[in-house]
Amino acid sequence: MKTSEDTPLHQRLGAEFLRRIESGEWPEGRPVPSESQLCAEFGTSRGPVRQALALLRSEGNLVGGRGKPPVARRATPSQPFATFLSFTQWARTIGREPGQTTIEVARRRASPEAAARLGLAEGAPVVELVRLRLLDGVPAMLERSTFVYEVGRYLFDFDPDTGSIYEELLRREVDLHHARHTIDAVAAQQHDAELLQIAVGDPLLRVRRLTTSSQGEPLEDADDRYLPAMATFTIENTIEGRTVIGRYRSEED
Amino acid sequence: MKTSEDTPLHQRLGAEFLRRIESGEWPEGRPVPSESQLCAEFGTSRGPVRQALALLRSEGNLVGGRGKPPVARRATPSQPFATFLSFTQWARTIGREPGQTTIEVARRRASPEAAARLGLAEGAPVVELVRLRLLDGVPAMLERSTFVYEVGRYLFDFDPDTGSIYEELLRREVDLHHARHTIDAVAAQQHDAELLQIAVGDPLLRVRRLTTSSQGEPLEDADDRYLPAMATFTIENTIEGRTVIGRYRSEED
DNA sequence: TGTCCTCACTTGTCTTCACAAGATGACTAT
DNA sequence: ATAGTCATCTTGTGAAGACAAGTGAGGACA
Repeated sequence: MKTSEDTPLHQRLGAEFLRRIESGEWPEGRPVPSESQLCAEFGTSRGPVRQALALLRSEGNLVGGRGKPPVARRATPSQPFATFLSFTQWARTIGREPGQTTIEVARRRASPEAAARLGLAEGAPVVELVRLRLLDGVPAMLERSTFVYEVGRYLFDFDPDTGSIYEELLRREVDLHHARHTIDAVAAQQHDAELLQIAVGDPLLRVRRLTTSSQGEPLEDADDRYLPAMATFTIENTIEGRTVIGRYRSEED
Repeated sequence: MKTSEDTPLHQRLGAEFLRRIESGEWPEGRPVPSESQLCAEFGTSRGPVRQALALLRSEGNLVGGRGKPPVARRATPSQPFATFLSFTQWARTIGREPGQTTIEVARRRASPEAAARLGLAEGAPVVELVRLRLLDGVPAMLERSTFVYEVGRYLFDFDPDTGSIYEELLRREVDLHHARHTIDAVAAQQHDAELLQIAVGDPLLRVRRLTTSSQGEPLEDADDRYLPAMATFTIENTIEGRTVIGRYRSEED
C-alpha cells in the first residue's frame, strides 16, 4: 500500500528489487530477504511481493527457492524489440555511430518470392529499399527490404539517408509487432562485394527478416547481409526455458 | 480442487487450456471463456485459473484482455534446451536421421584461447573432440568441442560414434544448465573443406557455444560449422518481449 | 562424537473477498 | 436517427488467511 504513483504496486516492487540486485544491495549469490520481511518492509500483502519476485525469476535475476529464499543473480537482459530490429538503435546501444547510404528506393511490382513471403498477389505493388549500413563510417551491412505498399509509401515522404526507418514508421503508427529472423551464411555476390568492399565469394552473415503486425499481417520482408567482422548474433538458453537474445559487435581477434 | 494427481492445480489447468487451444476447441482468434466461467467449470478459485492463463500468455497463446477475455492464438513454441543443444535430438525432432564420424578425441593441455573461455589456467587438462555430424548420412556440420576435464573424461568410457554425447552427459548427471551461442559466418579452411566436401573459402555458418553449469562454471567450449544449405537458426521477437528460438533445416530453394 | 528428531521458518499453493478500470450493449434523451 | 448515459459484464490489482512441503538449526539421545 505504498504511496501510489498510479503504476501497479507489484511493478514498483519489481523495479525496486531489480535495482537492489543490480546495485549490489542484495549481493549476487546470496539469499534475498524472505517474503514476510519484504511484506513488512513495504507494508503489503504477499500477493504483490510474489508477483514481483516471479517477474525477476522469469528474467533470471532470482534462482532457487522452495523452503528457503531465492538467491540473487545478475543477469544480462534480452535486447528489446527495438534494439534488435533497428540498426540505428542497435548501433547506439553498443556505442557506435550508425550511418547509411541509400542505394535505391523504388515502387515495384512484387516478385513471386517476395509476394509469397508477404502474402500478396504476384505483381502487387511494393516498395523496395536497398541501403548500405555503416558503423562509425565503415561499411557493415547491406540491407535489402521489401515493404508492403501501405507501409512503404511512407518512405517517399522521408529521406532514408537521415536516420532510422523503424523510428519513422513508429511515428506513423505502423503496427510493428513481431519479427522472425532467419540466420544463415551466404557467399558474397558481385553486387554485395562491390558495396561492402570485399571479394566475390567472401562469407557473409545473412539475416532474413519477416516483420508482421500484431494481427500477423506481413509488413516487411528483408535480407540483411553483415560483414562477419562487424556483427554477431547470440542466443542464450537455459534448461528452464529462459531465453536471452542479442546482436553484438564482433570481438576483435 | 479437481481430483488431485499431486501436480499443482494451475499446471493441470494450464495444460488443459493449451490442449483446448491447440485442438481448436477454443478457436484461434476467438475470445476464450471468462475467468468466472472457468472457475465454475473446474470448481476452483480465480488464483489457479489466472496463473494458468498467465502461463499461456507468456508463451504467446493468449493475447489481449483487460475488460474482455483474452483471445486464443496458436503459437510456435520455443525449442527446448535439449533440442537446441543436442544435434542428435534436433535431427530427430525435424524427422532426420542423425549420424556422426568421430575424427579425434584426445586429452590435451588447454590452448590459451580455450583456457580463457573455460576459465582455466593455461595448460590445464581438457578433452578435445572433433566430429563430423551427418543428417540422413550427408555431411552437415563439423563440431569441435573442448570439454573441461572433469566432464570430458566421461568421453573415454563412451563411444562418440554411437550417439548423443549430450544424453550421455545427462546420464552421468553432469549439470548442463546454460548455453550461450554466438553465431557468425566464416570461410571454410582446408580442414573444414575436406571433411565437409566443399571448396576452401566457401561460406560456413559458425556457432560458437559456451555451456555452463547452474553455478555458471564453464563446462564446454565448442565451435560448430554448418553447411548453410543444411541448417538455419531463427529468432522470433515481439514488442512485448516474448522470444522464440529455433534451429531448422534450411529450406530448399 | 555422531545420529536422529523436533521445531521454527520459508516458499508453494489455494481460497475468499473486495474494489478499480476497461468494454459492451441496452436504454434514454435529443 | 444519433449521441450520451448507465448497468453489467470483464480483467487487473490487492488483502488476508490457511495449509502443505522443503530447509536448516538446535537439542536429545545413543
